[in-house]
Amino acid sequence: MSSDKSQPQEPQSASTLDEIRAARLEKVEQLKQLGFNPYAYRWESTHHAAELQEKFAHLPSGEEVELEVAIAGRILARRVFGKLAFFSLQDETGTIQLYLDKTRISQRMADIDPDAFNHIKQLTDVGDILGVKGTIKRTEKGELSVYVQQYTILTKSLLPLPDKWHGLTDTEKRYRQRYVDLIVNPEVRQTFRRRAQITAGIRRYLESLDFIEIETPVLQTEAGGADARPFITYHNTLDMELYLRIATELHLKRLIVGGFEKVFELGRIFRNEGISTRHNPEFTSIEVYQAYADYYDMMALTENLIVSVAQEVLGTLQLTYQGEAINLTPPWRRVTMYELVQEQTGIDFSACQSLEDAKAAATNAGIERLDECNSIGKVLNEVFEQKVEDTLIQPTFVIDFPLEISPLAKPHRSQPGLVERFELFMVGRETANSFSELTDPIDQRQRLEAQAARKAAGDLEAQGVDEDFLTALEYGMPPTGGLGIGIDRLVMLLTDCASIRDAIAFPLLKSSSSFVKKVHNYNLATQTFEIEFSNGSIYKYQDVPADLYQGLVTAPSQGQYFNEHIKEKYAFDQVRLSTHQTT
RNA sequence: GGGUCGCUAACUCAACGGUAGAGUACUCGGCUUUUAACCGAAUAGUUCUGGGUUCGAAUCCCAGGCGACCCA
Repeated sequence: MSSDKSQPQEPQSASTLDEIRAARLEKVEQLKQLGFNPYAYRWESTHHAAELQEKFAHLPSGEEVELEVAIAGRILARRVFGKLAFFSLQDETGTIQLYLDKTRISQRMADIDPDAFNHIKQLTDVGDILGVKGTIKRTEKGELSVYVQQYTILTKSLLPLPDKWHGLTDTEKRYRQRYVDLIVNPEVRQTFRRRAQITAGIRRYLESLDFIEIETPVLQTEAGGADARPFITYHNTLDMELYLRIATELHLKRLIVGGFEKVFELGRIFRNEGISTRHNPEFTSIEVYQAYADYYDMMALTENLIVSVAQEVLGTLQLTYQGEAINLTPPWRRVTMYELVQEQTGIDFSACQSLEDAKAAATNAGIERLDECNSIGKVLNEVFEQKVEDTLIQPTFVIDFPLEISPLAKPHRSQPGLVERFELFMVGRETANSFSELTDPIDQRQRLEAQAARKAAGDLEAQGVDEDFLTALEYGMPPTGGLGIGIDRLVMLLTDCASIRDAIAFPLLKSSSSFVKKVHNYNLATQTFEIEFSNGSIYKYQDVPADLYQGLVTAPSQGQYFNEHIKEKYAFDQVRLSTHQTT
């Protein structure tokens, strides 16, 4: 196309993502040619948006204040006129309007850029990060504004933001691209700010009571302290399998043996389990251990800690969770598991003499899945889970659990068959778990060995015997109260999140689909062949009949044929994990 | 693991088996007090993927992927 044939002012479309991005890259180039850096190094602000909104809340419309301010943030909206423009600028605290007047900008920026006003009109987009200096003015229409004298484009944004009115509602995109969610949904920022306040408040509270936080290993040779399937990983140079921790319990107790009297750890736990609105494979817990204390002391601690944090973060103990009023005012109800079960079902478990009696009573009450319950305690727990848990909306300490489901708790001082344990329930969910810790090393060994037997029998959630932990107990552990709180569930409650994924900044999601990319040659002798997937991983499949291989190669849809006839039907080895993985 | 629902333009959503459309955003033009600015014009699609049925599929069927919720 020759230049003399060029048509004047042909409107360029920029509607697809690629075109929008290209148009913005073009602006990046223009900025560079004008001598500006579209990716600046630093900016110094004097104020935040919310601060200014608060400080000048009573400034009358039309009035200007000769206070010079500097502020920075992301452009969220542009309303541009001939010689005047209004931008909405968002920083971490909120938004404020920018009042951009051609005359004033031209005067004040004459030495930097004589055409400054046109450039801010033409070269900025919604999404750019901008720094401005100016004075404060409330416009005639009543909007508090920074009357801009000078601006700097700090970062050019290449990608368009979601609809400013409807925002981003696609749940999947919100989780996968949380940064976009945070930009356009201010209440999401508020949730994570609160989460930070909650964890900081918990630490502050415990530190005020002279607890110290000690970090314990995430990588462990034996995952113990809870009933859960662990994640398995591998250490190359030691050539050994390691487990990601499923609890911090056993190491924190070692510290108590070592002489620390008040310890805790607030950190990440990993459990290789399903995902739901209440479960994320990695989640945050706090475990607290106090020497010379029992579970009554821990009840008091739990109540005081949560009340203190809620008061600090929310400023009230009356809250609403998903439309339901929750009252955190202490004292919270304390009631035994026996009493609650009797209350809901009429069954008096303290009178049950045999497993058969218990099962019969439970079946009568409509309890299902009793087959695997091999003790009265497990039947009791099953009845509790099925009939009681959901009803515990207001904070309730459920106390005195069956021994069979509590391998790390001390026997009840007066109730045979029970342990000194409580769980805190709020909005029908277990939020804390605590006991008078078992300190008798012989009893502990027996219970862990019983667990190990279950594990050997195929129970994937049972823990093994941690010999070193038992050795520690044999040196002698003082009487100790222990407490665990699920931080994510507490955050959900205090931020009114329906799903745990709303309380975790980056919840685990399945990776976008991988599909069969290439089928490699079949080895007739060994009946093996390799399949390469779109994510780069290669699997070697074994003992696959030749006709199935032929079927796969000739199938109209290899992915469908693979899923139908080969996947999960034949043994395979990972030949290469993925192209991104180093070996 | 089972069930229900969803996946269409950058975003939010339409479209009886019959030409894939609207609003917003983007681009261009106009405008010195806007607040989802307004007025005018233009552009924008792997309808999640792969098959099938059909003269014709976003729509019906099969399989799969991802997500949401409920149940286990």
